Amino acid sequence: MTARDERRAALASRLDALEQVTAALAHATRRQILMTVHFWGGQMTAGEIAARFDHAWPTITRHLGVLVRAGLLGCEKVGRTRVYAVRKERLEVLRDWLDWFEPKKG
Amino acid sequence: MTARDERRAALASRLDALEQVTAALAHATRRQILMTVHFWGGQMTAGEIAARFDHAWPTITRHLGVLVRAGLLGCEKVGRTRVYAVRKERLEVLRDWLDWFEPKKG
DNA sequence: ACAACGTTTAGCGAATTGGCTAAATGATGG
DNA sequence: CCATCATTTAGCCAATTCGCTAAACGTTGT
Repeated sequence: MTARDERRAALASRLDALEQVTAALAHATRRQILMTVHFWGGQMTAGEIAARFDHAWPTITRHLGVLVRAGLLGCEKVGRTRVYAVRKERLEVLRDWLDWFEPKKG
Repeated sequence: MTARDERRAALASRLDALEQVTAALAHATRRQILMTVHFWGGQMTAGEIAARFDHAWPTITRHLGVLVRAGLLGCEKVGRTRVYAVRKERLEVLRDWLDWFEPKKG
């Protein structure tokens, strides 16, 4: 309710975001999915993604779910396909954390 | 042996570094250990670190081991204590990965 | 030599993860 | 409608993770 509570809530959700993002990036396949979609042009259907990996499709679906829950991918239903899109901004939460270790310059 | 093989080996070891670093950072306690040591002045003994967390000491020892193996902490034996020091440079491997998603400027 | 200290190692158990196959869902085309 | 296509959901299993306690290890002070 108070401004103080709002700041507290914002911090908590940022911490949670960091938690999800780091967990999502902790698996090589998921990092590769992100790179694949990014370099393909930012968005791909589930099938296009799955076709590029040596895993059963449901395995990829699960990884996609982790990435979506982490906010690193968006997902839109288009007819009978689903289009996943990289949400680069979400990586900021990790960059910000890393910046604690860089003496802020400028 | 050839220059080509060397490049291949360098790439493999960078990939491995990324793997270890992302895995290490995927746990809140380990991220917090890194921050704690960093803001304390870059180095602390195992006991000083353990004292600041609500976990049994062996649990912290294990987290320290993960961080050391990831190259994010160095460890030096000093008498009967062990001094852990943050190796910030190691975070570069992750920053470099993140940079793939930033349109290279300049 | 011995006790105490700082720390790690060993080993257990519960929870989570990441792979799989088989079955379900929901949209499209004939 | 019925079959097919794109995809997810359910559920299983093996491996890993992360917490713990108890025991071991190497160093220091007496």
